[in-house]
Amino acid sequence: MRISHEEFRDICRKHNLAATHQRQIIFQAVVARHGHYAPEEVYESVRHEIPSISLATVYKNLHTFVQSGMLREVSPHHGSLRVDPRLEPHHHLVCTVCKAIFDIDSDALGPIKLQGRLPQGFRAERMSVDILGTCSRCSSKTKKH
Amino acid sequence: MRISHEEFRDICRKHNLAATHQRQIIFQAVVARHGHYAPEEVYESVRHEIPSISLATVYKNLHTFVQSGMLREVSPHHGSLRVDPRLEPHHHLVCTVCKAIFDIDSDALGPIKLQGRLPQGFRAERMSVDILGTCSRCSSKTKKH
DNA sequence: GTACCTGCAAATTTTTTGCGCGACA
DNA sequence: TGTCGCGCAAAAAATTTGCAGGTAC
Repeated sequence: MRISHEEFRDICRKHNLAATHQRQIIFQAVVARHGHYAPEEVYESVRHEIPSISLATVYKNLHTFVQSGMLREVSPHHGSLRVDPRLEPHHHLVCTVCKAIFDIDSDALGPIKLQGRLPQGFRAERMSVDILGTCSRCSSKTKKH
Repeated sequence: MRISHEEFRDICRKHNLAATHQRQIIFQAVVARHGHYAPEEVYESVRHEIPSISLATVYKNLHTFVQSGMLREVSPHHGSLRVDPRLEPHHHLVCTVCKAIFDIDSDALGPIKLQGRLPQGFRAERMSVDILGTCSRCSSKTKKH
């Protein structure tokens, strides 16, 4: 998927961002190849087009894109290991603001059934459901008006 | 939940681990208080009982526990940010060995319905499902015998 | 012209590693 | 007693920050 500069400028305008060259190339690098890239990989890819780009710029822009909703992060819990003593199946409510995690029982969600087949040879072991949102503490701090 | 030394020794024996004092206190710290703690938090908590303990020991043992199946990690993707360009609802197949991520469409899983109520004031925004397992590449490398 | 963005370098944070001593089985 | 685990210190990996100069609008 190729994005023209005009398209990109429109996207940026929608999100109140300046449409810089670096930004476009970084965004392009993530969107073009379907994948779930780490900053370092995006950096390597972008360097082919802008050798002088800085890793810090990649980080800053990836965060900017996520904040604006142009990209998502795969997991709200990168950043630090979190350890869970509950071994029975259960799920998590995750506050995307303060990263707090609350348990919910497995049967609070109806049974989840797989329709169709998984990719060749993937051995599924368990399933983990995160309900992402804002907890009450953070909700009350970030009042919408 | 308090664990006697005898109980802990049994658990360790089951997992082929030496039942050291440090190990017991670390395990206790995670299991006793229900929560989803980061290594640094566990360290702080354990220091109250063993002031001379080292953060490296906490890290090593948390990993040991996870490998043995005595604990779980909340997210297989801590360690590095991963960015996702797909904004439509979809889910992920995650290889716990090589951390690869594959997309599956939202409708590959039957509709997920919430039965019952979420905790007071939690504003749910979206749901993210990970199917954890082993991808075909990693499966074939780790042959079971 | 102004506010925002970039690159650089340094600082922080998180996690891992190597090693010599000591404890568990 | 041999192996495995611990504490320490240093290294590596991941991310953030401050700042001076440059760019978009």
